[in-house]
Amino acid sequence: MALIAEVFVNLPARRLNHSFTYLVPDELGQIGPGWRVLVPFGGRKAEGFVVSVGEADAAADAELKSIMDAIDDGPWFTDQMLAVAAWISEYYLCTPAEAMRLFVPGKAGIKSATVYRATGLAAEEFLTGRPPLAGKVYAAVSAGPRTLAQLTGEFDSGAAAVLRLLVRHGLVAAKATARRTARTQYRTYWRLAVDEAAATSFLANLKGRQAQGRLLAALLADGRLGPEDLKRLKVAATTTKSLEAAGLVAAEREAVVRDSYAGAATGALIPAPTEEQRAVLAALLPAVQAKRFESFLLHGVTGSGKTQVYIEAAAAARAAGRQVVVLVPEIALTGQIVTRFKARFGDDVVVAHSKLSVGERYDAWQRLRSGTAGIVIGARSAVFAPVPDPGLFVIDEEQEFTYKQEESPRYHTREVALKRAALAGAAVVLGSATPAVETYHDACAGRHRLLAMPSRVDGSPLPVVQVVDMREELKAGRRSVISAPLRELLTETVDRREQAILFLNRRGYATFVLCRDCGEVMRCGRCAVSLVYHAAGNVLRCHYCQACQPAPDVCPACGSRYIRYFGTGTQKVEEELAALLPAARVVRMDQDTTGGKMAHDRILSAFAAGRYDILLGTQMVAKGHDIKQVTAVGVISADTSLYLPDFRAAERTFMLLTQAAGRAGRGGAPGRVVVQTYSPEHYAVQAGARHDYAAFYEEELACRRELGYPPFASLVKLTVQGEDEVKARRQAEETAAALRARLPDKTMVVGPFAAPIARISDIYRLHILIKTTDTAAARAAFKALGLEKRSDIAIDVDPVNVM
DNA sequence: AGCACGCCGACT
DNA sequence: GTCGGCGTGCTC
Repeated sequence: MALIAEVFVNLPARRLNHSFTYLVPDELGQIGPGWRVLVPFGGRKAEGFVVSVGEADAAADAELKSIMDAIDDGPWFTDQMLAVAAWISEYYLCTPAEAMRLFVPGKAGIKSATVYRATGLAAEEFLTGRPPLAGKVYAAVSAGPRTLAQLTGEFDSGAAAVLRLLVRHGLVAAKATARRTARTQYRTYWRLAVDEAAATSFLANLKGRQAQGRLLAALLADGRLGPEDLKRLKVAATTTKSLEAAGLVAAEREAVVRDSYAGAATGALIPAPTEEQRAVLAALLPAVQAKRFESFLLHGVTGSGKTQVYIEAAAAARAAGRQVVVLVPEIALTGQIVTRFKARFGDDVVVAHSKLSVGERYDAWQRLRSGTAGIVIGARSAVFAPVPDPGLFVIDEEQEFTYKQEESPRYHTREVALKRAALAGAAVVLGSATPAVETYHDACAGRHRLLAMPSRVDGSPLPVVQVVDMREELKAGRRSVISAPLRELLTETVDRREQAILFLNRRGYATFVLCRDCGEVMRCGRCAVSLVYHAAGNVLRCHYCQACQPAPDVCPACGSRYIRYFGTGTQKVEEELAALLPAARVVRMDQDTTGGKMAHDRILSAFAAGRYDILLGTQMVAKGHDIKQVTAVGVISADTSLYLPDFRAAERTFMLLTQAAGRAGRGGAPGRVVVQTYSPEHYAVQAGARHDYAAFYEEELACRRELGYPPFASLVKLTVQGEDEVKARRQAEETAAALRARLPDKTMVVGPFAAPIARISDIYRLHILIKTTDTAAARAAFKALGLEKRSDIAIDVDPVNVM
């Protein structure tokens, strides 16, 4: 009886949500669930994921094709990983292959391509009278095998049509190829294969073969030589080959680990845990040691020493022989966690981040797979690290929205980690100074055990926050974006040779540009947003499609010269600071100044080294790093995030204020914070100023209950997209109507309504929002309507924003 | 995703 | 009449 395998093909087509059946050839009898394989698929080769293997039943299996090869030398997926992928596919409504490829570095283990070569058939007759492009393409293909991409690059897109013609007439043959994208890299070392005496006597009788002589002499001296040594000695491959053939030297292959973090400092002193930390660990460690699933919400103020708790918990998991996954919102901004884990655990730690090359990531994954490394630290994708035996998942700053993947599959890292941990019997630590409202609610409901660390390790008090009512500023005749109290704070700080951080959630110079004669606002031609003026380069830029155009001198609509710039971006604040505090050295950090690879680090370390007095920037300056001399923080406008059309706007604002305030005064000196706002009475601002999470939570929870938002209902956001505005709207309306007809009473279908940014890059976007307490029914309705297979509809389960 | 099949406009 | 446009459907 033949063996057959159920295989999901790793292609990004939404309709491919079922498995395909393949024969397992005898020579691949070892294949089982979790293996990655190469399969023939529609005339080409594709990567496939085996989910099950069994005996073929009596049905006609003559039609089945055979698996061609295995990609790895063992299963890539453990049963738990397969189960998590199945859950993701089910919960977030993506194809199983889409969910499974999350676990694969570089999305796919193979790269397939179709290459074209000339068949050798007489071509002259065919080519006469054809367009010259046909002759050129044929000549190129005759010269050597080419891919379609190469040909269209060499000529133009017309090459595709020509190529099809040539293939149809049998002049050119197409052949499917596949190669592995990443594999273990080896280095070859050479050593003597005979004893020293034999080598010495051979060397004495060499006669002229100088390269061989150099190699043997070096081997007698060093014992073992690597590729660089051979290069230095000018020994070519032919030399080693002939000596190997003569039985004098032997090669050793060693797997290379590509790791740009290798050799980071180790051996730092670990302070003894504080009383609070000990209490938390007393709750945490037994779960880790007992290898049981339990989740903890570690609610600790900024500076309470959460990282040390993570480290101790990780040590316990390692002592229990299990592996650890540490998740951080953004690796570039959380260097300190990496440094401290490296200091404690050395090379047992691998760091995964998006800047790793595919090869580096593959090697990191291999080290985890084989158990040579036990701890992985990374951003959200590291939750898919192929650790065979995870014992602990840490999610630092669990409230961060970056944990939600914003493209399909739209998973939430926290939920994936909880799922993996539940299957593995592992502990989960969710760490935060300002937990997400849902998480805190879950903890209160007993889903997570709540652990609190309310005081700072160094005993320093939380900073004093002054809320400045910008309406009063205006009444007093002050129109600057920097209020009198903030100006005073900055002046004092700089005079005392201390440092300040200024936060503004808007880059660029002016947020919109308006003609005062006709009221025309400069807008992006492809997106429904206004253009932002950037003083650098004197250009207008679209922050959605990145399009850029020179700033006009006269209004393009009416020709008027009265063009005014409104709104405030980081560039404008930078300019105002220069006028207000000419002595202060200001450095700006936003997307525009951090383009380069290590630009973040460069700016931050220059600031930390005291080469600047004021760090001015967007979101990214509010996070993670702690710089000792910073005693003052200014929030230019708390309102930008407060009045976004989103039910999480208040939460976003509160988080921001708390984080920003957390930057001030961590080195012992008391910190001072100024928050500017037009809504000083808003509870998010008030609670943020008092560092009062409980007050914010109670108020916010009441609002959510009132409006039926999470955690009191689940949300699903559908985005209907299309180039044709009318068609897209009709599709959206039909979909909403179909859902209303089908969904139970516990469900509310809102919309369709135009997305807050109704058009991006010429694609119209409409939203439909589903609020439900019966997610299973909602999911069933989506499936019955086939929404998950539609390419014009994006489904976002548990969206982090509804914009 | 690719690639084939299939049914309508502009050229020899 | 052919070539070629890209809409629809399929890939074990």
